[in-house]
Amino acid sequence: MESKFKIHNTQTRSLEEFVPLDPPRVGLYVCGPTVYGDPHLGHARSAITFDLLFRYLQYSGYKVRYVRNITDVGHLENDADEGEDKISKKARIEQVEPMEISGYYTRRYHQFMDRLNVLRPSIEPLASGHIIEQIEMIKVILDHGYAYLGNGSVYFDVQAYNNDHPYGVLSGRNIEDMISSGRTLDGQSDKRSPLDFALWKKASPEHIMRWPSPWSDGFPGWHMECSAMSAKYLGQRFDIHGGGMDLVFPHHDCEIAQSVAATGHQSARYWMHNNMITMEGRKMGKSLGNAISLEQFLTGDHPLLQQAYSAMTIRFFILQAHYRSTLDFSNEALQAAQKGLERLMEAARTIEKIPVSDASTVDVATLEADFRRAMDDDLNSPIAIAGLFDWVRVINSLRQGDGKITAQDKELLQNAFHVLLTDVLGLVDESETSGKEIVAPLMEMVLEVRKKARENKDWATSDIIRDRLAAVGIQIKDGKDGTEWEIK
RNA sequence: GGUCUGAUGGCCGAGCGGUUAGGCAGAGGUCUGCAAAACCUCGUACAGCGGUUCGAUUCCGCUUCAGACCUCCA
Repeated sequence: MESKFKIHNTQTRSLEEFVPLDPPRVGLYVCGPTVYGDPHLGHARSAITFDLLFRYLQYSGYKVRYVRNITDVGHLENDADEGEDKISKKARIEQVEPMEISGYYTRRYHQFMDRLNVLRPSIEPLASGHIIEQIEMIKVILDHGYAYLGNGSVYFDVQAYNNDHPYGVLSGRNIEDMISSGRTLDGQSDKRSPLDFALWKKASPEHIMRWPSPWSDGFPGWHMECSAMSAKYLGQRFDIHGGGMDLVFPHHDCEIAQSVAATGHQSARYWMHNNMITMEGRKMGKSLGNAISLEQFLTGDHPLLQQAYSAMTIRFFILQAHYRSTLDFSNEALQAAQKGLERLMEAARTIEKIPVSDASTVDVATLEADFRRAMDDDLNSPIAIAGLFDWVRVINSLRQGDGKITAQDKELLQNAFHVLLTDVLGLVDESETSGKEIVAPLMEMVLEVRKKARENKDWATSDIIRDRLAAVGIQIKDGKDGTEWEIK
């Protein structure tokens, strides 16, 4: 648990050493999905980024409480006062209960995150299950004079807040700029200023999702849930708050304002944001209509996809880029990731076949040390993976008899490689579950026949066997000491 | 319009004031009955123009281009 771990803090825009408030405990809060649609690649990036953080912190010896919310209270479609929220809208279109929608898409989200080997968070609170906490927090903000009532709704008074505390500290905005560059406001009659945002919204008659409150039957504003639920489960101060970069403003700036307005201080000490996945240079997003869902990636059922991609390929593809860089989707890039991952996994399987010697010509200790150095530098997974590939070469060379390794070092290597690959990067060998055990006896038989043919220099027969097996996805490799095979 | 970020070889993608990123694709070689796999070798990329410097892809300025946020958004 050396605390030389550095992370990029969005608020200071610089690399900072990570020092937890109460080591070895770490409190981590990440904004989860709004469950009104199928998860797409963007959701995967965010989930995988913070899954990596979660795993790496645990690997580093921390006890992490990881909270990731499910937003099942519909947000308004836009900034206007009137309008339908997304979940209600979807419910109306599909003629079901709003809770049916959020329940369905929550399950879908879990299903795909499980496939991507994204660990479930420690706590996954629902916004709809914390209406009381949100109402209580709104009351405090009202008491402190940073909010006002308007026709049954409660709005955050940005101007009043800004007089005491700077607003927009995360995004680096100031309210003068925001006012001067303000967009035209239409019909926002209840708000004093277009910068103000809703803490509680009075529900219009057709609005289905509603709860009673001291002010009206309505629903909480879209920034409230994170402030209320993070405080409930992680306390008024906690370590890391994460989310997608597109949430920096207004969502996280509003969240900061709410927390400061209620408690007098900020809640999170480090803010981390993952960058977007782009598609032909443009952000991939539902609203832009260029999002490919995870299901489509897994089935290949999308006009832009040349083939299906495995969940691990997607995970590896995302891990091969730094989380703060945009990552451009293309079939070529995914296919490259697929090949690279196969090579990595193959090497992991090869380790046990390495012959041992009485001395080592390789320094196994550098494997983990180099990996940590990369990860300590703001979770630089691409460098960490590059280091693993260096060892792929070493492993394959050792396997061929170039260089030596002791039995002890071999075991260290095997353990370390497995821990880093599987536990930290979360990359699991998909081929292990592809029914190898079932075909193994058959393969033994087939290869014996082929061996006979080869001994008789009956190349035609041996090649037919090889080609037929290749056709059904089993690759044969003739080596010095026999023939190996694997399912592709 | 405001705020901010980026531009790296065929593709994806790291990085840094002078030294090999890595993966995929490609070329040559070793091995092999032939393959496949593996291993070895290779390509001299850092948008353009200035500036700082002994030296810049890396620092500064300008230009061009692209993107994100300012509306729900991972």
